[in-house]
This record gives sequence, C-alpha cells and structure tokens, in this order.
Amino acid sequence: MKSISRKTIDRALLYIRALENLLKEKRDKISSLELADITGSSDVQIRKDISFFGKVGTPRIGYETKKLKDILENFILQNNVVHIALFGVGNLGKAILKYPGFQTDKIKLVAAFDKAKSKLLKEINGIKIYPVERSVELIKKVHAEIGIIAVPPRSSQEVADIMVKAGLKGIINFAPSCISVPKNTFVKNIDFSIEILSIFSHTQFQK
Amino acid sequence: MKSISRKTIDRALLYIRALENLLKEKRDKISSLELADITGSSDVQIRKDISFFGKVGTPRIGYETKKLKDILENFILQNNVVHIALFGVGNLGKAILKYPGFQTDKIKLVAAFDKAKSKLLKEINGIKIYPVERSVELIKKVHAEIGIIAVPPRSSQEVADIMVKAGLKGIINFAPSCISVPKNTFVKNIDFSIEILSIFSHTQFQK
DNA sequence: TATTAATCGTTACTAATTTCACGATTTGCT
DNA sequence: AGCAAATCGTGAAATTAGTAACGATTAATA
Repeated sequence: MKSISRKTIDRALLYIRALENLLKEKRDKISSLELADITGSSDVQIRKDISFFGKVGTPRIGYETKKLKDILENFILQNNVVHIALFGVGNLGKAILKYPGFQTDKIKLVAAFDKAKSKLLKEINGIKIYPVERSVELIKKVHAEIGIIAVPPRSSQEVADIMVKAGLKGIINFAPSCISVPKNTFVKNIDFSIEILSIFSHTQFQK
Repeated sequence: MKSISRKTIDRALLYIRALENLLKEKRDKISSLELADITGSSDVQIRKDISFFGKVGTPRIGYETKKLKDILENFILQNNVVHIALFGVGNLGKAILKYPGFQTDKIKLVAAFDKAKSKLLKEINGIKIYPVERSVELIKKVHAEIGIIAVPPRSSQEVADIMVKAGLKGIINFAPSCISVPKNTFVKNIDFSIEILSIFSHTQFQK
C-alpha cells in the first residue's frame, strides 16, 4: 500500500480547516471545485489527495462535508491531542501562549519554560512558566510531543538539545538560526525575516 | 535562459543567513558540504542551487563566504529594502512590531494599523499605529510592498482586500483562514495550529 | 614540475508531484 | 425509463525536484 505524502498531509490539514468552517455555516455538501476555490488549490489536486483515503464522494453531488472532515481527521490526526512545550516567553512566546487557536480540542499547550527569573512561576493563560532546568523532567511528565523554540538564536541549539533529550519528536523553530537534531526528529523552521524576503522575491521573479 | 525556481530562492535565503553568521565568525571560506551541514541540506543540492548563479566556487577550496553571500543577495534581493505594513496589533502583532529581525538593513516595518480606538496613536518600537481607514493612503505614501495579516480570522478577507487595493504584491497571512486575492498577489499562509498538526502528523507517518 | 587530493560544476538518472484526459457514476428531469 | 449534466476517481503524461556519478579544476606538496 502506498504511503501518504507530506504534501498531501499538509493540504489535508488545510481542507480540514476549511471543512470545519463550512460546517459552521451549515454547508453539508461541497464539491472539489468549490473546495479548491476556498483553499486556493485545484479541483484535480483535491480529488487526487482525497482519493488516497478511498472513494469518499458521490458523482454529481460532491462530498459530504462532515463525512469528508471525519475521514481526513481520523486518518491524519487519529483522535490525538497534540501536547506542546514552549521555550521562551518573550514577545513571541507570550503571543503563542495567548494564541486562541491552541485552546482547541486538537492542540494543548501544556508547558512553558524561560530562563529569566523574573518570569518564573507567573501564569499566562492558565499556563505556569517553569525554569528551563526542570524542562526535561516536566516534559516527560506531561507527555508533550512537540516543542516550540521561541528563544533568541544564540540559545536555540541548547533548547533543541534539551527537546531531543526530553523525547520530543517534532520541533517548530521560530529562532532565526539553524539547529541540528537527530534524523528522526522533525524540524520546521519559521523565520519571519526569511518568510518576508521569500514572498518579496517571488513578487520580483513571478512570470 | 532558465528562470530561477521558488525552491532555489527559498533555500538561497537560508544560505544567505548562514553565510552572514559565518562572516561574523570570520570564516572566509566554506565548502558545499559544510554549508549543507549547517543548513540541513545536501552538498549536491547546494552546488546545484549555486550553479544557477554561474561559476562561483573554486575546486579544492570551496566558496568565498563574502563573495557567495554577495552574489546570492545581489541576485535575489537586488539591494532592495522590503517595506512592511502590519494589520492587527494584538498579541502577535505586538510581537512582530518588536521582532528584532526587522531592524535589519533588508526589512523595514513602516506602518501598523488597528481597528481598536484604544491602540491608535500609540507607538511601539518607534512605529505609530494608525486607524485602518487611513491604511490605503498611508501604504501608498510609504511605498510598502508586503503586508502582514495579524487580525482575527473574521477580518482577514477585509484586510486582504485593503492590501490589494493599496497595491501590496505579497501578503503573509497569520490568520487561520483562507483569503482570496488576485492571481498576481502572492500569499503565504502561516497558521500556527496547522504547522503544529503538520509536524505532529509527520512524526506519525515517518517511515 | 608532476602528483595527489579535495571540491566544484554538470550531465544523466531517478523520484516525486502535478496536470491532463476521460471513463464511471449518480442524480434530476422529461 | 431513459437521457443529460455534473462530478468523482484514476491511469497516463508532463513537469518539477532531487540524487548520483563523474569529469574538470585547482591548490598543496614532494
């Protein structure tokens, strides 16, 4: 059996979000073309992605919104709640702690760490901030799976090492620096500067 | 002549960042293999990317750090300073306003807008916050090229429309919602929840 | 100056991804 | 019931991206 591709997964997450919004609007049917319009993809791409999960739609009608959402979610997220550990409670870290998208049923921020004594034991949005020294112990205790690096670049490798040690299998790195980790640890780098320069370059080189 | 690919551009931006760091450490030579180690890419990939810009390296030695950085920057960024307009000064917007990476010579945050009366006329990090009503006028005046959406999802389309009207050619959308824009406007969506679920899924499906 | 070892640059190959084209299916209509 | 229209699902073609292999080049060394 063919395994699912990363790209299909990422697009499916986008589809899921769109389907949730459609459900809120009581739209119970959706065609690949409409979903393409909403998500900025193409109808063929969507049908191809969905075909991985079997025959889900009905010709002439399209897909049942709820059914499609359930199928995608069940396969991709498998009823998991993702537990997050955050390192760095500066401006960005605070924004993440307060991010409304994490109060959902799928993602739960369970631990936050910082070096600065002044920030410790405070609570933001119901999450206590602990000293970095206790991080490995606490991450294991709360069973976090994914870590977020929101510290200055000079400390990012140090934090990455801690995360690996604590058993985190995925890392989102907001620091503008490369980190090195074992091959079985997934890293997604989000460097605001690079994102902006990337978009800008694309506007320059578009045909 | 073949045109440069988006992927090459994005990787080149990563190379540039790495080269800048190497320069700070007074490293004046770098091989494709070392650069691959740092950036998490492969040496072949790097040589292939760089080959687009001509013969830059010298066999047996590698690349001159400064020369390579200059070549990449000159081609991709063309000595431009990218001017940014920010919409939404909530938690995330504030973090962006204070983001140290934007005080560089390449990126300049030039305008910030919010709906809330209470936030107007305040100044964060030297940038005044203006009412959304004045945004089209001001964006044109300061010649911003790229817009950042950091407003709640229900307002994101409205903001996107304003950005298009004001002539912005690239948009970074932090709102967890899809926006629709003309084809010649580039959009990069960064949805924290989706990024996390994506990483998590990849850890689940890794072979 | 010839030799050696390292590293670049490039062509050919392989893999992954997207797009195309079209048959199959289903519903609604007459 | 039969037909028409819409939409799915999919194998094949086309495109794009990445990898491997290796010749070409250069600097260091004996």
